This record gives sequence, structure tokens and C-alpha cells, in this order.
Amino acid sequence: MLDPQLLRTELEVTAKKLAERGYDLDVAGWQKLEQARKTIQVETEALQNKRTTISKSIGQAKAKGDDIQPLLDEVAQIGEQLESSKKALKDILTDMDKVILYTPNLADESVPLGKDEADNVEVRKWGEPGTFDFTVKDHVELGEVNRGLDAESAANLSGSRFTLLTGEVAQMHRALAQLMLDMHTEKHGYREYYVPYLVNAETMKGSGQLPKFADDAFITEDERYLIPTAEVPLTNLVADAIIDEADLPIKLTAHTPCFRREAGSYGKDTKGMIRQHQFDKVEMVQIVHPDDSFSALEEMTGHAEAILQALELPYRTIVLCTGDMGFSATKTYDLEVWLPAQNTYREISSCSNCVDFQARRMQARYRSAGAKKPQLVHTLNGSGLAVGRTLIAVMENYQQADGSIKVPTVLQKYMNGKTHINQPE
RNA sequence: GGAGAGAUGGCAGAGCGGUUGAAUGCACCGGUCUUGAAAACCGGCAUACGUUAAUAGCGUAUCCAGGGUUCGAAUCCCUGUCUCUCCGCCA
Repeated sequence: MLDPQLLRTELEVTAKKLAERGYDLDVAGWQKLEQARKTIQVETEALQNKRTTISKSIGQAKAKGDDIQPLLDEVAQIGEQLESSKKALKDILTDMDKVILYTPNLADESVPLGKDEADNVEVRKWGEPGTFDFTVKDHVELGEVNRGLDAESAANLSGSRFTLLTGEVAQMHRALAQLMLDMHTEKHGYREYYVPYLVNAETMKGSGQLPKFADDAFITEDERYLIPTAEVPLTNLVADAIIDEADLPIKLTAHTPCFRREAGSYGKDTKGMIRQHQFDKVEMVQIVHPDDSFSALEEMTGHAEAILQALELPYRTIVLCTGDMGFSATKTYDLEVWLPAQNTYREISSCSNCVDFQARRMQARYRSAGAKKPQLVHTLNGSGLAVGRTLIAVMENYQQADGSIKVPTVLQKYMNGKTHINQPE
């Protein structure tokens, strides 16, 4: 959530910034609420104070054996008044809460203005798309040729947007996750976590998935949510914590399945395993000092890029424009990997700096030696990488004329030294 | 799934209807002493919100969470969550 102070002191400017990212804040409505809040809160607290004072003197009078009846009469009148005042205040605060919990983060100055993905800006490009002297197959065909991808069985078991992997393709999927975790823990300084895949509403609220995006998540009968990304449990690890400044930055990583309803994406990417209800992802999360979050974003994006470079997959890095960014982010880099069958770059990672937006929701703070009060930390998250899409990218970029797939050098040790998948004898 | 016990400040641990945001100890910070350190002694030490120019005052809230009883609740009642012990079951 945004700093409520910002909505009080710089409402106009804030509203303008929100408009840049396509969010229309009801300025007049908010001002009205804020005004009412001020009046009623002051009034309520004054009444509360009055009652406490009298109640205390009742105690004293009783101890001395004085007559307490006049005091009881006095306090009786306050009761009702306080009751209604309290209720009015609660209603207003609920309304204000609603507004503020549904309001996205502000974009950083360095983010390009724009409406949608068409306005995103390419920052850099790495590698050259390979050339093929045969007709390239997409990952669905390659999956069939290699008997490794079975969409029909998955559909029978679960419905659309599920995938079943078998044999060497499943093995490669596992190997990719291993490679990613190893690189992040051994080279990039992250600590590996195994986390719950079901979390409660409070946790989903902390990282910004609730209340606004309830429809995107799967919910269980006992009101737990299947995590849409490991960002949710990892980031919330510092909820309500006061961290020693010396312990920052905290760098966490986990390999988890991710579950998404994909409501509203009907007809999009229906073929293959690009967009699924369930997919694996290795996630990176950083909890950092406010001064360091933008440099941490560059670093983390580099960590995701390092995986693509190790796999020698061509990609480009883009910075999302104001209109295309996610709810909690103040700045986001997407990595897009080259998919020869689609003849285009497709998203494979998203790295965001959320500054204090999630930290404020979670009350995640740090204490520094000098400062009196604990300060909010900054949080970042990034995919490093989406495992399923990485598998697709490897399959398509490393395909051979006969439909077999070369195993990237860096991956071979994770696949018992195999150099090819389904190489004909 | 059955039976019982519990949840208080960074930690340990009192309090069980009145002036208690909460004793005491430890930890931490400042000071006295000391060549320095330790010990001893003195002082300080929660968070959020509101009000405000103010990180000054003042106010409100917070003793797991949410309801209730009461003039007044950390203390009494109800519901929920979590933890622990024993039994059962189980990977």
C-alpha cells in the first residue's frame, strides 16, 4: 500500500502519477472521507479519554469510600455517544482501507510512460537467434516427437491448461530447476527455502495479491490459497519483523509450483505449455535497505539473465512502461527469451522493485543504530526463471533436424551426462 | 480424530476487575568509576495511529485474534487461531 501520508499531503500529484499507470483515483471521494475521518476520529478519541478519566476516578472514589453515584450518572451519558461515534469511525476507516488496499504502487521516475505492452522499452539484447536449415517445430510437436509432453492425458486428468511431462523431457524440466537453484545459492548469494504451497489470506494480502486479485488465485475450502508464486511465502517471511540493519540484504530463493486461475486470459496461448494453471518457477526475493533497492533490482535482473546466458538462450531485457506494470511494483524488468517457432521473444522472467509498498502492508521493518524508529524495508522479487517456459525455450532453440534435442552443456551434469534427448540410434 | 495445558514487552517471567503500557531479571543504550576492560552503581529502553511545523508535547489503541459482560478488562464469559503433552492414525 501507498503511504497514507502521501494521500493526505500530496493528493493531486499522487492521483496524477496513478493516472499514468492507468489507475483512476477518486480524488473528491477520498477528500470527503479524509475530512470526515479527521472530525470523527478526534471526537471519538476525546470521548474515549473522558470516559477513561471518569472511570479512573470511580476507582479512586470507591477506594476512599466516597459516593460514586454522581460519577456513574456522568459516565452513563457518554456511553451511547461513544458507541455511535466509534461505529461511524469504523465505517469510514473501512471505506478508506478499501480504497488504499486497491490502489497500486507509484511508478519510479525512470519508468517510461505508456499505456500497455506496446510501450515497453527494450534495454538490451543478448545472443543471436539461431538459424535452422530445416523447418522448426514448436515445443508441442517436439514434445510429441520425444514422447515427453502429453497434453491429452493432462486434460483428461485435470482439464485445460495443464501439462504432463514424461521421460527425458520431465528429467530436463527437473534438471533446469536444479541448475537455477544451484546458481542462485552458490554464485548469487541466495539462501534456499522450501516453503508451504498453501498460504492464508493475510499472507496473500501482504504481498499484494489480495484483496484486489482474489479471482486470479485458487482457494481451498478452508480458505487457504494456492500460491501463485513463491514470492508470496518468501516475501512474507519478514512480515511483522524488525530486522537488524546489519542483516540486510536478505536474499531468498525457492523452487515451487505456481498456481493461477488465468481468469480473463481465455483464448490466449491455448496451445502448449506457455500459459498453465500450474507451472514451476524458481523465485528470487530480496529484502533490502531502502537506499539499495534500485541497485538490487539491477543485480537481481542480472541473476536471472545469468541463467539464460548459462543456457546460451538468446533474450532481450525490457523495462515495463507505467501502464504494463504489476500492482505492487515501482519498476519492473522483463526478460524475454527467443522462441524460434513463434519467431518472437516471449516473457520468461519478471524482476520488480516494490520499494516499501509490500513492506508497509506486511509491517516489515529494520532498525538502524542511529534512527529512533524502525524503518520500512524495501522488497524485490524476480523469477529466476519460469521453469516450464525455460524448458520450452531449450527444446525449441536446441532442436535438431530429426526432432531430437541437444542438451545445453551446462545442463548435462544434471542429466547424467546426456548430450541429447531422444537421439536416434 | 480423542483428552488435557497454555499464548503477557527483544528474551525469561509476575500480575488474574480499578490510578497497569504493564513488577522483576537478562539483553541493549548512555553515564559515574577505571590507564583500558570487567564488576559495581545511576539513568534510559515497545509499537502503531491521530493531532502538530515537529522524530516536542498531548491523545487513542495494543498483554494471540474477534466478539461480549462492566462505569472500568491483561485480568471474567463466548468463538476462532496457534503452541505444547498424552493416546490414536499416518509419509
